[in-house]
Amino acid sequence: MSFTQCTKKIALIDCNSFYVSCERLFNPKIRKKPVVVLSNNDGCIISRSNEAKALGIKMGEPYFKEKNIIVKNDVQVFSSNYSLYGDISRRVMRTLKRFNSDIEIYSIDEAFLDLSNFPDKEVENVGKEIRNIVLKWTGIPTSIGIAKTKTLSKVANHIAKKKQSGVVSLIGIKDIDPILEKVEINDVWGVGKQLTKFYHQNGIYNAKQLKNKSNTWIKKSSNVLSSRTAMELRGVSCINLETTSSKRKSCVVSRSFGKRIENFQELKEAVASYALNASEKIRSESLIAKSITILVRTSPFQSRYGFYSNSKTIDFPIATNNSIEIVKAAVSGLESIFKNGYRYQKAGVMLSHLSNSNNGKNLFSSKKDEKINNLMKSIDNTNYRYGRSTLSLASAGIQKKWNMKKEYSSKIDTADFYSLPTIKVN
DNA sequence: TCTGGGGTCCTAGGACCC
DNA sequence: TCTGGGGTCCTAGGACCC
Repeated sequence: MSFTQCTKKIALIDCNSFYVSCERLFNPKIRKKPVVVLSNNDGCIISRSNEAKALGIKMGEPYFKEKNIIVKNDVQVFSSNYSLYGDISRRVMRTLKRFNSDIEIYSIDEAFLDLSNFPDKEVENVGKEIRNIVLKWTGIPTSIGIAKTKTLSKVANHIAKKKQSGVVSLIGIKDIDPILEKVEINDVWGVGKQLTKFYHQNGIYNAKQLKNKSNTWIKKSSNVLSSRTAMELRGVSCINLETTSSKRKSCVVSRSFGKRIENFQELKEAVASYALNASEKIRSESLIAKSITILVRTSPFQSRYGFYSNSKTIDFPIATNNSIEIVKAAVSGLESIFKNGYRYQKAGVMLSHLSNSNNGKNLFSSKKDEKINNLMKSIDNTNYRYGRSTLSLASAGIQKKWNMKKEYSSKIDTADFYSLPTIKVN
């Protein structure tokens, strides 16, 4: 054990109201206006501009509940457009990588960046430079928090969001207790609803109080994750930067339907089509799945129709990423859990126990497997070139009456030349 | 009428073994 | 009356994140 622990400096870069900012990029008219972006099916509000927040519109709230405020204040509404957000996200991340390749892309709008190589006195200015460059090159405004651990950089980021400069560094501050005291316990990274309740019962209301609680008590009455959080608040790094993107362990495709489904045939089409998407996804990452879970449920908010939720897991004899096999399993799983007389609201497919495909060869591979692999590859290539589901399986349906509702889409796709907005030059 | 989607990790408890 | 005592491995479900 060494005592010469070298101090880390970790920056958390978070894009401000990311989805809203993406929509604003191509629509200058909404720059100063209140804007919200809706989840799939135009269900909930998942991104809000500051102006929308100021109106009291809540995060995660169903759209229909906020409709009055929205109409009254001329709030601009958008259906979510993930191909646009994904594309802008990649541009932001690429820009960040210029400062250091030791980066962990944490989510579509967040990344941890290792700034340990910069002297203490400089990190705040480096943060400001990162912020400026990202804004200049991508048009996306960010908030940046810098500290010794990931959890503390989250705290710093939380404070940075409310500051004009958008950058806060806790590096070099001897006593951060007065700062932590102002951070409510439920705003600490890793503390959710349940833990907040538990901490409140034990007299812990802010980050400072958790930091000063004994580790043994935390571990005993909660778990290792909680004690890790407390350690990180003390400036001891326990959660490493995951700079190499490890392969995922599961892959979910699930959706709510644009309208309720009651008959088996339509549900089957939906499930088959999700299974198809999921197999395409894992093939693109050279993964194979050992098992598949099929999930269906009715709406939990409409009890008068009766609630039903069920799932079925099926193991493949040999791990696979073959669409035909996966769709077949998905349909047979659905048959075993489908019950007549319910209004289904959502279905999904999860592929799990994923592992490397080794180019589709294993101990038992045969000529026939090779043929199937080639077939899958050419399906993927065709769909990549000519658009999703150019080639599909008949069971996935053609009409797709159950497809999502998307009333307010900006229809901008920066990855598709023909849907790019046009600029008039006089 | 209308309430998202996609991940990870940990733990308790059951099955099984000697 | 009293019904062992460890281990390991796996899974379902919970809690958390964005």
